[in-house]
Amino acid sequence: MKFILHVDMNSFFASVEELQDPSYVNKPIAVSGRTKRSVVASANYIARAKGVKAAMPVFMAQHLCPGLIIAIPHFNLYHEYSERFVQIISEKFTNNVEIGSIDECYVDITSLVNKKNDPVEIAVRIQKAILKDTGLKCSIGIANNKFLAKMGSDYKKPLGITTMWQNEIQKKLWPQPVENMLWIGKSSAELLKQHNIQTISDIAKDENKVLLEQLLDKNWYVHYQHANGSGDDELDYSHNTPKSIGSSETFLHDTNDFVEIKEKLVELTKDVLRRLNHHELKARTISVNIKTIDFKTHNKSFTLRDYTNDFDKVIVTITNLYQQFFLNNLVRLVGISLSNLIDDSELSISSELFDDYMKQSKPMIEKISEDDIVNMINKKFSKNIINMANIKLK
DNA sequence: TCTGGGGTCCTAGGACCC
DNA sequence: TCTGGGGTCCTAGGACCC
Repeated sequence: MKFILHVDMNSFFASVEELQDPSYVNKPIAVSGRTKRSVVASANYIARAKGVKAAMPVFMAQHLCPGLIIAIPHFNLYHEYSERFVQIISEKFTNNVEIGSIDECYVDITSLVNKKNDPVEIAVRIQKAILKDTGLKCSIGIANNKFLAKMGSDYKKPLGITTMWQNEIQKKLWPQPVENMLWIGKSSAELLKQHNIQTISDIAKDENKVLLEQLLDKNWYVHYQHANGSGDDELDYSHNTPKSIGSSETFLHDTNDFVEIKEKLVELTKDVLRRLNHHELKARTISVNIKTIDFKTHNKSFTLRDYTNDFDKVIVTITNLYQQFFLNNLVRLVGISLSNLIDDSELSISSELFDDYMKQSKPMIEKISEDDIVNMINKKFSKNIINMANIKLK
């Protein structure tokens, strides 16, 4: 049996802005852009009391909450505070921390729990340490698995500490509406409610299993187990490299002017390649996505023969992809994304291995076609290269 | 006054290989 | 002639998270 905490920073961006500018304290704050198309990224509790929520258009937030102060986001600062709160936990308590996102993490405190230290006391000490060192409030959920811990941290905010033990789920988890459940979003919640599955207790019921299987994807059983209080308790400590890197921007005015769109694509490509190089990665799949004024999104992607971080190659592909859209509508947003990423160093090691192998195996080379070589390089690993050469030798 | 931007994962069809 | 089943990769779209 493990003891897992979920630590969730309360209205993180807005709280950091309050620390920077004391004149914001006790006033309603929303962090967002200032264009007419901006939406709220984070709001403090004074603004939330008036109905302001994340992802709400700014004009709507200002309508609900007269006098709302719009704070322009400082993402570098949020990243610094994010590192600090994780550092406090790993230095003063335990290194068993899985970073969930910029404002949340899981902590496995199993090894810290004993007769003198119960899980709730440990959570209280973590909450106090973060508040003292950073000035930021957090809520903590305590449970035996990640799902219940996360549902616990959501239960009481701000500065909440909530246990979600197995014998408490009937009281604390089951009465909640289905949309409160992790991984059940808007569309699944609507579907479930149409079939009279209203609360988490309905997801937990045996007699609804057949219905759940029909309504949800293949993960229906995971949701059923979550609702009954079981779930994954293994934290992921891997230092994760990104699987894709993208950038997008909504135009202030809808457009179909190719010159304007091309300028934006160049800007986005430069930004994405800068971040790709920062991670020392190269990419093979290039995607362009657009949102038209009817709010439909469309994607075009192309996978190159070789991994690249070269601006000219990427922008040529992106321009070609964009021109394959046959649009009747004006464009609201354009974005680009690079995926199929590989570590630059891994790539150079496999090409060196490949070259070495080819030098030693000159007689084989004539038996291998150019396409085979391209395939080998794309497979990344020397093992495949050797297998391929051996097959050809037969 | 309509509705951001950063991601991950899943599905489903078609191409292609054995 | 008409025909299998398993597997991987690519592309497009959508659900979900913060």
